[in-house]
Amino acid sequence: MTTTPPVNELAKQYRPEDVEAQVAQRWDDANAFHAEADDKGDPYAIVIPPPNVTAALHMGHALNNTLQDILIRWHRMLGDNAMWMPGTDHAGIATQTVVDKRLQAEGEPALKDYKKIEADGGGGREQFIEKVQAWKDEYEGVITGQLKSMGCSCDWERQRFTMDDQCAKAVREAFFRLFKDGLIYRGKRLVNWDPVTQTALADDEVESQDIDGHFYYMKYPVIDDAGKPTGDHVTVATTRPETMLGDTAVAVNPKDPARAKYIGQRVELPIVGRPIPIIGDDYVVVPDPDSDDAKAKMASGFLKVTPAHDPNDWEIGQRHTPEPLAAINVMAPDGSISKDHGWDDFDQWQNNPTADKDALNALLGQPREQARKSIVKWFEEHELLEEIKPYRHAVGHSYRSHVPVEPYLSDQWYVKVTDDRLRGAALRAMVEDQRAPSAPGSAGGSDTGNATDETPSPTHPPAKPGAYPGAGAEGCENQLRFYPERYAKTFQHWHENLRDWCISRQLWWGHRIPVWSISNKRLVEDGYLDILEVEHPGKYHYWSEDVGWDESTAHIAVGPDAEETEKYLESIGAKQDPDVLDTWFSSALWPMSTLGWPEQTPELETWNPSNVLCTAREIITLWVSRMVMFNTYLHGRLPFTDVFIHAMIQDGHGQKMSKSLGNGVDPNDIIHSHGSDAMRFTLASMTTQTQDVRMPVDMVCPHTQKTFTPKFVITGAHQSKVAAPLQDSPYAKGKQMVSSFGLATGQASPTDEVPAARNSSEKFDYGRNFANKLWNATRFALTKLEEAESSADGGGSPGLSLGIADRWILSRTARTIEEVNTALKNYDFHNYAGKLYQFVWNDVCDWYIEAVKPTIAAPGGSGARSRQVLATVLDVSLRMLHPSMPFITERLWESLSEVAPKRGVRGMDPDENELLVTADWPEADRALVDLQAEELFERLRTVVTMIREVRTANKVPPRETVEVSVKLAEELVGMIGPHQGFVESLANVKIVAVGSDLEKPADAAVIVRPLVEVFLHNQLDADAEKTRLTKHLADVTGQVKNLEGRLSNEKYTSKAPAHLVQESRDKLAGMIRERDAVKKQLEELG
RNA sequence: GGGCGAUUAGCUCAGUUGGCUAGAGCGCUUCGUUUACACCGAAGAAGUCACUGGUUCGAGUCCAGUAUCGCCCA
Repeated sequence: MTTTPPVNELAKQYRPEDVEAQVAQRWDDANAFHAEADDKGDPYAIVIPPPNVTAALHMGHALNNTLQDILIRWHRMLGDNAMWMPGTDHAGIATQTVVDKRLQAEGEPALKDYKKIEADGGGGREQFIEKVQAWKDEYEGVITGQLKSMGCSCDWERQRFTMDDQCAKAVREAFFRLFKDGLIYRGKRLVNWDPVTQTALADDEVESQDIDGHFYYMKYPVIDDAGKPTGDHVTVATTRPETMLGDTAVAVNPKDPARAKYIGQRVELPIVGRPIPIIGDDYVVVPDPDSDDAKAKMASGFLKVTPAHDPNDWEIGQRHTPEPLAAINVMAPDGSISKDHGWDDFDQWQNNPTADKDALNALLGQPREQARKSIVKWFEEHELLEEIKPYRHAVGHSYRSHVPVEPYLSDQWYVKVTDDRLRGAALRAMVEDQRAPSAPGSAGGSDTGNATDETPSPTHPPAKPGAYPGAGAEGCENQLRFYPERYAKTFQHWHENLRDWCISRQLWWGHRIPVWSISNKRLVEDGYLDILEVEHPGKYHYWSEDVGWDESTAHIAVGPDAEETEKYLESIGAKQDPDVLDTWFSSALWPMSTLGWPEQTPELETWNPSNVLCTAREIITLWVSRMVMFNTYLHGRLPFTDVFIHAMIQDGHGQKMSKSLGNGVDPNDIIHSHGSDAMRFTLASMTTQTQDVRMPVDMVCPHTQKTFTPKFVITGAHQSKVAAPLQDSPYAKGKQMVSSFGLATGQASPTDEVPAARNSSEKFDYGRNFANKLWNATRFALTKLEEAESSADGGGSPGLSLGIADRWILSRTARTIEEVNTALKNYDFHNYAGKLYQFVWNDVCDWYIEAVKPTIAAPGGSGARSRQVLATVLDVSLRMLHPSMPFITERLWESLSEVAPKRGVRGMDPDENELLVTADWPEADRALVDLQAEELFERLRTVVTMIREVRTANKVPPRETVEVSVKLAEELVGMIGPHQGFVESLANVKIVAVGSDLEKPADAAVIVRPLVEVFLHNQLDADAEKTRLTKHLADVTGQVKNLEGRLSNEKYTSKAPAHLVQESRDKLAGMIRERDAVKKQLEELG
């Protein structure tokens, strides 16, 4: 049990470190974040975008999770059955790479070594996975700790990991069903190959970067039918000379008048000696030196065709008739030149007299970069190099290893996402009003156009639409909505241009592909297939490539919970595919797998679809799309109905905050310097619909705890600006520290003398100051409520006898509740935070508390009523602020409940020991909206402000109480009377006269507004007064002219809405009054 | 090359369907520690709303173009 310190022990400043752990413990004790499927209330669920276990979270995650927590806490308070599912992602390639790099840096055996051990049968794969597993355990712990420090109210009992048993089962089931339904197939294709991590990548794992490269113009000799050089040659232009070893044709555009004649002739491929045809293809760019198009400018008209190493060449090869061009792969998986991965005619040409045998052999084993140089040199030496021109062009790079991706021919597994059951369903899921008319799915039909045919799986049994349960995904149409809605376009466009999804990865860290392969011939002739059919019905699905059954390989997918089947397959010599699934395959199942799918659990029934996916825009293609396709196909429901895309956090230089760049800031650093609530509230208030958030980052010197701006350096391929790994302390002479960049990249390691430095950012002062304000306002209220406890009359409806300030603040409260509700409904976090900031600081603190200060402690009467109002207003404020500032509000609410268990006004008294986290959300009571009170209060406030202004202008010391008289327009004369004390106390004056016909005393300073003049007695500094009034007169005169001009414009008076014209007239009248009054005062001054 | 977004005070950003003399926080200037808060209070200075045209009685807001920056997709 925790004990609550008495109110008078609340610190003068809010100290988050004293509060956060204690409050977290109370939530934990109450199991406040846990929900059961059959709890009361409408289901409300959010599934966390599972952070990668590659590294600790940074501010981007802090933002993402703060927003989710705001939503889930809000709905919990609304009485919904709110559940936030937490977990982490194994992040296949990313984690494997990080661990490998770390092992290398530490001089430990790394992936390369384990691969050797594995090859020698020593279990290297298992050993390496253990290393990754240890990393995962460590970072999963770090991440969970960070989320808890942030106050994330996840249902921690339910925490999952994309590779745990439950998720693994979902992966097996999904793979099995998709395989069975013809939506997973194996194909030999060009894939995006990462030669460093040595795995295939999906299209969207490739980032394009502009590279300063070259165009090489290389001559290929034309040969006659006998293979003899004719003396003619063609010049091919390429950016990648090294791939010429795999050329199987030269292409010319048949419409190219100068070159079409070459079609049908042959050239001999230099070095290799391979004769290859010159073919016609429309794809080839016709050279045009005058063109604006860089390609036409650079083109030679002859295109070397290398189907195994270029996607466009692959297409040309496939188009070629009568049969496709051969695809000759000349590289090993590491990107070096190799004859062992598909260069089948190597030996044939090696012994050909026209080949350069020595050069060929020398090329073997050379990395692709070096091979490029060697080949260019060879062409130069043989006078076949015509020219080299510089050329800047986009090159695909691996998003993990950052090296250029190699188009690489290999066998991979694909999900047929272009099938209407997946792609079409995703498009039809979009709400109609966000769907652009061009969408294939917009008509609700099943025709997805030709795109499906571009990625044929010719050997696969044709898919039968609707033949499988769940395949229709009926009931998912028109329900998926994007906030802000422009992102719907991104989603739609992605699906309309989708290609099949390569899901196999040549990695070790991930879900192993559940397919066993064996020679088809053996399987059938030895009767194994029959045994499978009889003894393992429904546990497997069989498919074989269509290349003649006796030569082909049988692929047998096995579903979940079928260990006997797996054992049997192993026993007959079938081998499980060594590859693992793309990490996004398991992520795509996340909203289902975390709730127990494929089991039909109550959780799945209750919380799928979840209500909102909260994420950054970069992930719409990688993740959102695939969740929608899988959830609709496999479970017949959407994974979520709303997608909220929030801003990205950038550093002070406008660079995206990211783990790979190493410019991330640990939320714990900010929590350390500013507190969790301050961080959260600031992040929420920075979240607008369009603008990414720029966050200049400071460092905290660990030697002095003082904050400073670090030294930056330019680094990396993107020329990024980052904090130098080592920093000198600007405060402690000769002392150094390691920056978070140094730490993240391993470029510097902290020691006792040179410790790691935390980051901080002044941005969060905003939230910290606000938290402190809230803390002290409550502290003030608590002391007043406590003092008055004995005399307070407690209950009863305050009704009509409320003072003007009470009526005003209650009205403002009711309206703020409405504004806050609207903001939250629209995922408008900026306004949610902003309206509350304004309400608490400007309305409650600056005016309400100041207004009631003199009377609130008085026993009975207006004091008691104000105490009640203040308790109510604070109570409501704390409730509304709770989702964004959970710790401080929980703590303050506890004290408030103790001191003022009865709030009185709206009957929202908390139960005993109730926690704010599960308390009710306040209801906006329209009856409290009091426009008259607001208008009157506004007028009184104007008078106070006027007096303060004229006081300051005349340098009246703030403590000095001076006499004033107030001249009002006739209709307002009665206004001040009942509220004289209010004005006097807030402006520190004594009002000696109020009336409509007052004359200014001779020695008074004056301030004028349209309906009000205030005379400040005994304060006349004639010169200063003259200057001030002259400036005022100029201002007012300008405005009068402006308004007169507008109103004398006939077009304005006739065309503008009547109420606006009337407003202008009223305003003009007021301004004229003000001008004349100022003029009169000036004249009197002489 | 296509798409999306941005450009408003020294800095970071708001600004709803076009409508009073464009706002906030920080920073800056002046004053102030009367028991909620100096992480505070009061008053103040500060903007050619990127640029050029157009529509309109009226444009920061709508349209067209230009420039610069960022992101996504090829």
